[in-house]
This record gives sequence, C-alpha cells and structure tokens, in this order.
Amino acid sequence: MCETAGKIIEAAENLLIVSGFSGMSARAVAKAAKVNIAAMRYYFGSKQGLFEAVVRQRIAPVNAERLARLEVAETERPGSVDAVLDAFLLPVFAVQSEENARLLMARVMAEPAEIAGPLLSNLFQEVIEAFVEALHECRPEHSRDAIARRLSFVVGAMSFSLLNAKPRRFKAALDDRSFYEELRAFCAGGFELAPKGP
Amino acid sequence: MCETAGKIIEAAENLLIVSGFSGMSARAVAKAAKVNIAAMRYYFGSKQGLFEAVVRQRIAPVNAERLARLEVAETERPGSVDAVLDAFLLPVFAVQSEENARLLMARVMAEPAEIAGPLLSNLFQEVIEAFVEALHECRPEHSRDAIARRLSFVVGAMSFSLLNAKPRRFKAALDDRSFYEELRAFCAGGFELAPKGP
DNA sequence: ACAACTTTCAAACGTTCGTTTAACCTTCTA
DNA sequence: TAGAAGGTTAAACGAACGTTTGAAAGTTGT
Repeated sequence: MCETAGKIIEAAENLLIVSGFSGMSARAVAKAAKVNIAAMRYYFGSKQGLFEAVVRQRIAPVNAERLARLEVAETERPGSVDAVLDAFLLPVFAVQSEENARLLMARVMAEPAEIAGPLLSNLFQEVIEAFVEALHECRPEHSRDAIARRLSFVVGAMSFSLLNAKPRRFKAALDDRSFYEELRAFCAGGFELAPKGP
Repeated sequence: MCETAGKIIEAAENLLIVSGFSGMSARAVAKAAKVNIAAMRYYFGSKQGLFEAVVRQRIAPVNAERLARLEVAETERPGSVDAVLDAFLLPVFAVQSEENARLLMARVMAEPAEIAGPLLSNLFQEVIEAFVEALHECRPEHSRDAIARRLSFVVGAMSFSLLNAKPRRFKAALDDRSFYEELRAFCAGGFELAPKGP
C-alpha cells in the first residue's frame, strides 16, 4: 500500500526536525511510523534516500512558489526589495505549509554539507540565481557577489531564528505574523544603503 | 600528560566542524588525535563531556571579549547600534581566533537543542541579556522582545553564512574583511526604522 | 629503592546502527 | 486454480557505536 510510504515520511520528518539526520535512527522512524524497518529500504532504498525524499517533498513546493511570486513581484512592483523579499520569505510562512515545513527547512539548512550539500545545491540553485538577479536589479550598486552574500544572511536569519524559537507559545498565529514582519523588516533594512549619518 | 587532552580537543574540534556532534564518532576522534579511545573518558568523562569542553574553550573567550567591548562601546559611542554590533560580531572575526573558532561556533549553533541546548543557554545567557539591553537603549522604540528577535537574526545571519561559505578561497584575509563589513552593514540596516518611502 | 599516584593502552563490554534476506500475505490475471 | 506481482514482515547480518575494564607503563615523592 502507498499509505506506508506516507507514514514513513511523516515520522521521519518529525524525527529529523528534533534530532537531525545523524541523530535520527531508521529504527526510530520505523517504530514511530508503526512500520517494519525493511519498508524503509523498500520504498526509499536507504536512510539517505528517505532523507532526500522528505526534504524534496517539503522544499520543492516552497521554491516553486517562490519563483512564481517573484515573477509577479517583478511585473507588479519592479525594483522593490520588499516585494522580492516577500516572494522569497512568504512561501515559507504561508498558512498552507504547516509549522513542520518551516522547522524542517531550518534543520536541513543546518545539516553538515556531506549530508545535505548536493541535495540543497540542486534544490536551491535555480531559486538563488533568480533572486540574486532580481535583487541585483533592485540594488545595482551592489555586486552580484555582495547580493548573494546578503541573501545568505537572509536565509540564515530565517533559519536560525526558526530553529531557536520556543517550541510553541500561546497565540501562535499572532506571533507568527509579527515574527514574519520583523524578519522581513530586518532583512529589507539590510539591503538599504549605509545610512548617511556618521 | 596534559598534551593528550589538548590533542583530543583539537581533533574533536575539526571533526565537529565538518560532521556535527552526532556525526562525529569518539573512535574517529581518537584516531585523528593518535590517542587511545579510553583517554577520552579519562579526561572528559564522555563524548558529551568532550563536546562541551571543546565548545566552552572556544566560545567562552569570545563572549568575554564581547562583554568587554560592549562596555567600551557604551562609554565611547553611546547610542550607536553600529558600535554595539561591532562589539558583538568583531570578537568572532578577530584575527586571534582562527577560522576554526568561527566554524565551530556556527556548527554548534546549528546542533539540535537536545545536544547543545543547555550548554548554549549557560554560555550565552549573560551575553544575550547585555546586548539586548544595550540595543534597547539605542532603539527604545523597539520592545525588548523585538530586539531579542533581531539579535537572533544577527546570530543566524552570521552562523549560516559562515557554515555555507566556501571552504577557502584565494585571498582569504581580504575576503574575510569584506565579508565582515557586509555582515555588519546588513545587520545594522536591520535595526534601522522602516524607510520613509512607500 | 619502594610505594603511591597519574597516565596510557589493548581488549572487550553490551547495544544499536543501517542493511539485507527470505518467507508470508494479499491482489489481480491467465 | 495456478501463478505472477506487489507489499509487508520477523529475524538476523556484520559493522560501528559509546563505554568500561584491568593491567602495564610512566612519573613523582620519600
């Protein structure tokens, strides 16, 4: 049955978020999913294959929506850093994607390169290139390298604060909203030119 | 001999940077340090104890210098966000601390909470409180919670970009310098008020 | 020289790891 | 009804894990 693969992915996602790839054992996944260990190999080939399936399933839609929103932003609000940043950040915080999607993305970003490196390169190459180009058009006084570095600052600010946010506070929805607005404001400010004053 | 403990710490640090805590095996540490596995328990009690010793040895001096520089900044340039951010960020990039110190700090920040959580809380509590207070005095229009969130953005931007920077490029010294200035400019911009424009 | 202490070592402890095998159970087709 | 195909399972594989032991080797003080 196909339901088994889904149960494995769901359990693996939850364990990945709290323990990371090396800290998550295939046996723990099987137990949490109430599935035999061999089913993991049957559907995903290996633990690494399961990891990549989990990450792909969560991140690919987010990146697709990023590119879609970027296209809209570039025609409706050309030259706006805020609009580009919204296109990059909002898909992560969209209500459709649950909190797990955010936490998983943050956790995967923090994995050692030998585990997630090639996968993330494949998943993000197109997105990074598109957003660096878009931001470069908004701020042509910065070099593309500088823009790319600043974009990595944006990703880092988002990932780290997600990982280290308290596991759940009261009024989560409201907090999420204000959290996002602060993140967006912070990142947008980072793309402004240095202030005039000394 | 005390040299053995030093060799273990050095080897563990290098392996921690590339593999993280769960991905680093105690046996690999012993082999890299050319030391018997039992020496790890003799000097550090356990793998977790070794981990904490490595982290403490690297991060404690950085945080001490952060507090020292903050005190200077508050008297010499009161109210300057730039000065406070320099006090927070420069000790990480100071020439005295090698690149390993930066990479280790970034890697440890990305560890799952169950591994590094309590340790990081102890190591950073005082620093976080001091810098949140200092930044709040620079920007009293932001709440302390908002300042704390922005400070976590700063930490994230720093950590992530360090982890994902290429392992070494030509002209490292110059690159480090411009990298730091871009990071500082980005973070400082994040603390500015929303720009006046639409 | 001897005894007391610290440090190092080879070897093994039991456990858990990711992976694999081979048999079993469905379900559908000939 | 026989059998092929897809899905699931218990059981075990060898390897590697963190940890522990007990004694050898080295150091120190008297």
